[in-house]
Amino acid sequence: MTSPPRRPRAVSSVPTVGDVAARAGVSRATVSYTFTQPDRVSPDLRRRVLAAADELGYVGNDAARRLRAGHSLALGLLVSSAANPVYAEIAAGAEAEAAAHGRFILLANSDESAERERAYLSFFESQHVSGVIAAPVGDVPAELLGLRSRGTPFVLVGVAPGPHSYPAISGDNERGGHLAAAHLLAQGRRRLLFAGGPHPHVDLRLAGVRRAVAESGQPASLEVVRVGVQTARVGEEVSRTLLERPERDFPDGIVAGNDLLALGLLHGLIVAGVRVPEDLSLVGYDDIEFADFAIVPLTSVRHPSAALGAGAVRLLLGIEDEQDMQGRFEPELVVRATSLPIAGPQPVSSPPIG
Amino acid sequence: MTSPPRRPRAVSSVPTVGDVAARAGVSRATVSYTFTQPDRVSPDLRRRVLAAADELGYVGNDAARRLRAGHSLALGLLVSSAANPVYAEIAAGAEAEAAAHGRFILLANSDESAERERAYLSFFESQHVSGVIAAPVGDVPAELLGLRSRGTPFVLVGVAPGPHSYPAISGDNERGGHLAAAHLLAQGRRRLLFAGGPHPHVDLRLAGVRRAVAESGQPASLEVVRVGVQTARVGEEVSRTLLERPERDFPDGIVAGNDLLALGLLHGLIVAGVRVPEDLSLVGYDDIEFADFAIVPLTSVRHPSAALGAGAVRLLLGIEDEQDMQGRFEPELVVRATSLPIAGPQPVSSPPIG
DNA sequence: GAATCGCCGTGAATCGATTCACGAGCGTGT
DNA sequence: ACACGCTCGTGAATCGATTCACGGCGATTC
Repeated sequence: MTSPPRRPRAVSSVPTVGDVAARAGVSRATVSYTFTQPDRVSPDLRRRVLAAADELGYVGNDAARRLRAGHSLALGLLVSSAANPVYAEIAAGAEAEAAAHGRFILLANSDESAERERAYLSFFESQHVSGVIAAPVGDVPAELLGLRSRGTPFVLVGVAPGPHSYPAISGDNERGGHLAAAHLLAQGRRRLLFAGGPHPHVDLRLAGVRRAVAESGQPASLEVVRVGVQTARVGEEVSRTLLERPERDFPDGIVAGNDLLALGLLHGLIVAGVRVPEDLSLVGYDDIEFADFAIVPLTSVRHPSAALGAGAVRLLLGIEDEQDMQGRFEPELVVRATSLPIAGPQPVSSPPIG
Repeated sequence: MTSPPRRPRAVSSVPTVGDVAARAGVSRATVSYTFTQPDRVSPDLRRRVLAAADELGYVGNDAARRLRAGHSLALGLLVSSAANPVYAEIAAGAEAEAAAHGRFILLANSDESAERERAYLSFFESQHVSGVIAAPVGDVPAELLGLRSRGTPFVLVGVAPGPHSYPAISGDNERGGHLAAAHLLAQGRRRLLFAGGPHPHVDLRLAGVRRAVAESGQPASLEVVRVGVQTARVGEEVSRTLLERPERDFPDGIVAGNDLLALGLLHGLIVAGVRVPEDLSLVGYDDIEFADFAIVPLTSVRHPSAALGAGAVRLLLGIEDEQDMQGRFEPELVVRATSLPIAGPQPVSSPPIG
């Protein structure tokens, strides 16, 4: 029996440990131990407490837990762009893995704005999340470092574990870029163009492309077009500037920094009458779901994004360390129509109608 | 001067109201009022407190605030599928609006799993969010009602404010369905097919389609194909079953429950040699970004998804009520190539095979 | 049978921000 | 000059779960 609340609750009061304890006929401490250290209470009592909690619909109060225990069940996930399906996939992977460990993901979308990025990191801190996963735009924001210095660890996703020495988990972007360019060179393409970046991991893809060109032993050229953000809209703009060129300066193979950019490019080129893949081969990056449904299905390099998200969670929770995951996330080339070797006139596939 | 902490913090201790108060030479209460009721403290002191807070990097502790004040700055957003760009758009709109009011969005993705839906709602409750926005699968989960009965309001998004009498915000799906079907009928299509649902708002789209057919005064037929989830993969499957039909049972106009489904259908049909829009007109729903980049750019019905998300936040925060928003979110038909009127005297009833 | 140990449950202090109730200080009307 | 009212700052209680330190009690051992 609790003293009458000064301000009556909106509808019915939320059950607390006290209520559960009263119903189970034990002390509040016992109820708490039942949830946090089940082994500390006898099986008999444990059952009684759990039953009481269940009957009352006890949900706990993470605020109180955090205030006292200092950490919450939530992990923060900061992505730079919710519009990019890759981040959605990373988020999905992270969420599933977190759920498997009774944790939750706080998803924040900075939309490439440094200011919102700061605001969200500050929010994460005020929430005392037990860790932050960041798939950030460019550099590591200073706030992340501040957060870590105050005790909240973080993991970068999609950024190579380079000289920066921050904990990071990433597919091998350099290798993926190499795959893409080697594929084009093997088809006989010689005037390559890379569109994308600057962006830490996109630049790694570019590095891979460069290496493929250098290793090919062929007299191949490589041109680099930088863009601001890598969206479909920007891709279309790039295609327009390309179309203004004289024919001899036109590339015959393009590697795009990501699929959105590639789709925009593809659309712009096709509309202008460029034949893909006859006139030009195109390889995207990320292998988003829509790559398959493009005007011409898009060849792309795939990373196991969901696995990356899950890996980041495992890293934060200390289930695995960076060593354990070395080389587990290998990129894979998914060949579709935008880069099929030219096989004479393209036949319209015959209808499978019976 | 605080007593020495029993367990020293991980790295450096997080500043609290006490620290700020000491630095500013005021009491803890004054610091708190400075943030929660700025008018209550004199401008002079306010400046001093804010300066002290800034110097210390004070971030506050939402756990403590919540514990005492009973509510947090966060709003919960539960979506059923992060893979659907529509929900990403809703989330983006909600996030921006929330940020404008100093609030934050906790984004949870149930991936159409009722169990995870429950888990997340429970998590929201343990977080004492000040409200929940739900874009759920089918019925309103009982947990949502329980949540409300314990004082946390919710708003449904994308579900019509029908007889259920739950607060909801939604585009006019019935009208959107009507737009789509009327468009097809105006082109002379007479054998219509609707693929999608069952799903509350998809069924409203279907109702609109039905009304358009009824109102047309034409001898048009309408067939309905139900699917489980509305993904591109399922769309392809539907296309396969369609292709097994005899020619005379083949539809000449399709309205899809959403764009993912439409893209899958489109892909399956095109690969099989069906000419779109000559043999068959197709209209999707949602107007996702990729509609424009499809094999044949997809005609679609657009709702202002971001505005819906923003509206839901305004509703929860009590900035506007449902009345204020009546009829503000009108659907719009975006005509692209999958439904262009057939140029020239092409017989509408040509067989689906070239 | 007594001493000891370990199991298991409990009372009470605690985390940090909020907010109530109080009062110091000061200006003003008559 | 006195009382009154207003502004603005403060001490202290409070939210709910966690966890420390303690103790009751049954079992084991000599």
